[in-house]
Amino acid sequence: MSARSAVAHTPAPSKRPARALLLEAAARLFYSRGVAATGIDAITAEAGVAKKSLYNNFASKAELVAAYLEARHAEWLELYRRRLENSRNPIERVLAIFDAYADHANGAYLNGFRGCGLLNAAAELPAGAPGRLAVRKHKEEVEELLALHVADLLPGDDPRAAGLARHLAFLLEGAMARAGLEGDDACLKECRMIASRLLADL
Amino acid sequence: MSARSAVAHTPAPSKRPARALLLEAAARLFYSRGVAATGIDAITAEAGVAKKSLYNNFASKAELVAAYLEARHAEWLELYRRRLENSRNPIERVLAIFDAYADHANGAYLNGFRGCGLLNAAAELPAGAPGRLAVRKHKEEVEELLALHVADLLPGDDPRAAGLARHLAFLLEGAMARAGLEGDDACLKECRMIASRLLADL
DNA sequence: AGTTATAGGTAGACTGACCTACCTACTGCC
DNA sequence: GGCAGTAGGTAGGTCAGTCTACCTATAACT
Repeated sequence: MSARSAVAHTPAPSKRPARALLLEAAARLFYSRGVAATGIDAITAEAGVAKKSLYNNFASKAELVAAYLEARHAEWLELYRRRLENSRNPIERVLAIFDAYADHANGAYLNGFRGCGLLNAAAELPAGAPGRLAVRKHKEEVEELLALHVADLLPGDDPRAAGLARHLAFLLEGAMARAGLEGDDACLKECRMIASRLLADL
Repeated sequence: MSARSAVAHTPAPSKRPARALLLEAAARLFYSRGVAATGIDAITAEAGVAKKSLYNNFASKAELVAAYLEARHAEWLELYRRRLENSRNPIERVLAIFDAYADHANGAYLNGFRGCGLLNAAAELPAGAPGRLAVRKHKEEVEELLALHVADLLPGDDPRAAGLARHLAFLLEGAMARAGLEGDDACLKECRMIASRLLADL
């Protein structure tokens, strides 16, 4: 034994808090491999963090999954917010939502784009699970944002605006599903064109 | 001990072949709980079949999953075929595809409707997996069926027909995703109305 | 008709790997 | 001192997959 401690406790390879490292590692693995297929050990290894740190920050894997879902929701809202900043009229503000989806598709992922992380996670959860509820609320919020901007295009015709918002919401979600299967943003680009034509024809 | 054998080997509670029992049990459990969350033991128990019978009929769980995907594809085609039989013009034949989706939503499931079984399964598979490829092909086939009937509505305008088919495909898939989150066919009914309006406005 | 071979079924033990969750023991920083 | 981190181990369970041993129905042959 030398003068240094016998055990090499890598003390601080990163100064960042364990919680953030864990959330980022979980995001990478949950998205690319799926939630159920990703074990605790894989997450702590990917985060470069001790198992204990996971349970210091989250009561259980389920709680980590809930935090993951919340983070994906917040992440999308941020993509949307940035697109909204550069939008100058109602049509552009509607299309900002489509652009935010395309931005998601063009993010960096371990094994490529694989569709909406929230829908993918929901697909693994049993009916009635809290996580499924959260994803449902997220999708409803997206539709509400669509409805908000569509209402500016159709003042005084609320029913038609709501119908168009729903039409756009279905269109967008379907394109996202197909884009996930194909692994790129082609479907989303096409869907944006379809949407912009719909809006131009008003 | 009586005259009967000491060991009660339930000899034939069902005369049906084990393979069919297994495929049906796997369908129920994979759909309602997810593929990764459903273990071999749960499937054999649900099927009322010995574990050995599973490995007599399928080389591995992965092969059972592949058979499950194929069966869901065939099942949907059958729903569509029946709807097609009662369709008398191109518009009805397009809408037959939407009706087949609604029929899927109104099927009987262990814990309620939870969206498209193929998309849900794909969400659990890593990018590039054979199963994801199969689901992608299924969705492309659905779009081709849409394109087939749309072409009759727009003779001599192939590009517009292809665009409309894609529009309808996205619309339908998005409604299915939302319907799965909500647990009923309301979105699909609404989506059928949107589609029929699009077709009527041609 | 009676015997035998085979195919496909049953129950359940078992292996080795991996799962979640909790634990000890130690360290560096405020 | 106390908090939050480290490394690593362990308990108890479940996973996919293999295996033994036994049972039964059908078909084939003599």
